[in-house]
Amino acid sequence: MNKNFPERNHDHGASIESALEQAEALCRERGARLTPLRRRVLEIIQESHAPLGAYDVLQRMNADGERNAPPTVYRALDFLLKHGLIHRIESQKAFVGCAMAADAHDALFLICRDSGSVAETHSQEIGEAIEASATRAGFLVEMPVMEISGRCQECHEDE
Amino acid sequence: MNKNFPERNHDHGASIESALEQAEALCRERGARLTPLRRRVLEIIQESHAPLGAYDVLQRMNADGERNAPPTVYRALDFLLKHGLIHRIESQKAFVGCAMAADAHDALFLICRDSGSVAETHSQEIGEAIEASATRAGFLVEMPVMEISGRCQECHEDE
DNA sequence: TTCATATTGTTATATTATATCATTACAATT
DNA sequence: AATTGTAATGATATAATATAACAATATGAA
Repeated sequence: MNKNFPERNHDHGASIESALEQAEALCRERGARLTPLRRRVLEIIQESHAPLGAYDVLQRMNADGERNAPPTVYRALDFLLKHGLIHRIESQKAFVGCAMAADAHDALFLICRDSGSVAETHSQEIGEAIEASATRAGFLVEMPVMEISGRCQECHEDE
Repeated sequence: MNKNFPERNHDHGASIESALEQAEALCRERGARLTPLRRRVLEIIQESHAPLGAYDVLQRMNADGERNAPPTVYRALDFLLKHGLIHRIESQKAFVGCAMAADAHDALFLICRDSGSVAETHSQEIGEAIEASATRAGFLVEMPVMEISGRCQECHEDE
């Protein structure tokens, strides 16, 4: 079984717990405030296997009758993005939890067009190749966006 | 001078001409119809050095008093995308002309955060690195999106 | 011509995102 | 504790991006 795509029945609850704890630790270190609101947004995103749009998050926040408005969600998302706790999948206008918030890193997202799952991978090789290519063009890399859409193992192995 | 970022005063008009001719040839080959409307949209996008949003294109189409509506533009954009005549820059919700529509290819976009210019580059190395990384994850690559934001040579060389 | 299909026109609306200003919470200092 | 500056949230409105649905027209093949 490959490690990049989570198993269907792993203990998701526990991994969310620990991800949230890590997030809190990280914010504490940085003097950033992971308020209940922001924590809740992070939790909602972590809970989902597939990327969530801002309005999906909003719906979940308001499922119990609360009346949060779009700016509230977008602000929380901005905070989480800024601190690397979530990523934005540009090609889907959606957000996913970050697999390794602690380290600065460039991520390659493998987005399955069938199941919608998103795996975050990291490859020094790709980073270097991009750096090399950009340098040849006289370009200073600041923020790579790498999103590969295709099909994950589960979705293509039985064909 | 590097070839990836076009010079300020190259003969843009002529290169648009030839790009349009190429596009027509390509569509003819494929039995696709580059109608006046679609051709116009392509032309508008080619004319611009920076990526254009759909509504930017619309504005230019209607500058003379025409009354085209959003669906008209989006349809033309879809057609041009499908035939590889333009690319969509996901991280900017915007469109740029394709530098080499004739061949299927994966492009790496170098997007300058200062000038807004976008250079399209190609690197087998990157393609291979991505393929390798995806394969390790059991993933079948279909559509890579690679958009690097940073600073182009012109914008950082005098610092 | 006649038919089937592709393209364009038109209206309405969905979806995503932000501007703006008011209010409240926080936390550092006196 | 009162003061004050800043950060965070609340609330309303609206901007910007994108698509649904259906009507009308054009095009090419039989």
